[in-house]
Amino acid sequence: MKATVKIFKALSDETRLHIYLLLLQGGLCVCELEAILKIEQSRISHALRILKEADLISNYKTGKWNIYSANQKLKNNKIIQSLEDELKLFNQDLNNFKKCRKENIRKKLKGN
Amino acid sequence: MKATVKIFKALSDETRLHIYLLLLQGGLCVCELEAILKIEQSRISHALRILKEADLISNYKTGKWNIYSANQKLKNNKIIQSLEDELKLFNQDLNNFKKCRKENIRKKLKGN
DNA sequence: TGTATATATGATAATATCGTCATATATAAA
DNA sequence: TTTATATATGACGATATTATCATATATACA
Repeated sequence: MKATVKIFKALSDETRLHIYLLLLQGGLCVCELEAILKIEQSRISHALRILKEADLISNYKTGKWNIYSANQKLKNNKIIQSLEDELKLFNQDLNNFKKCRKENIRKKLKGN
Repeated sequence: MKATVKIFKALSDETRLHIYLLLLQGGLCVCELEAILKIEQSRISHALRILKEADLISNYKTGKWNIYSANQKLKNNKIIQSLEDELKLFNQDLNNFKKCRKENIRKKLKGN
């Protein structure tokens, strides 16, 4: 039960749920999340830290970027699977996500 | 997404998740929850209020008891459904629950 | 080397949450 | 009517959370 509470707590904040739903789609760096969500960088960093402490996400560094994505080992977790419904409601974000992917912010800015 | 955050927030506390998992099994009054969980009455009442505000549970009065149970309309909610796995881990509580049902605290104390 | 970019982190204040205690209310029993 | 039981609620302190601001660090580029 503690593990379940941990997941619920991590996702019980709109910013964090938002970010996590995006990271379920694929890897994103902090500046991409900034571009998609239009919220302050340090706020995103703090949210990512909490998601990471809850073992919901992982990251790796490349160039000056830190790429975060949802942990694959949770693919079998029923709670996480139940979020798939949520994603359907998420068109605005997904559009931003695709636009972000198409524009390729990271490559444009070079450095990797 | 706000609805999802609301559910996660309501269930992101061990006491409340505990209570909610019990109420998924069937209706219970506050004193039965007290007997099962062995925690203070006002704490249970406060937890119930939050679960109710999140539309996770409902209640009706009978005699001097207030019977709470999980809202049926959420049976189709994937997040709620995902909790079924959680229930399997819950044997201790379920034993207390059954014992509580067998002893029939409410009838023993009369008043309904 | 100096500068810009990407990100993390610590400090802080505002606010929210949690558990407990005391008390209020409602119902039923004596 | 007095008493006991079941429950809700308000106040309070302790603690946690959240957003923001300032700053530190790391990387790459000029």
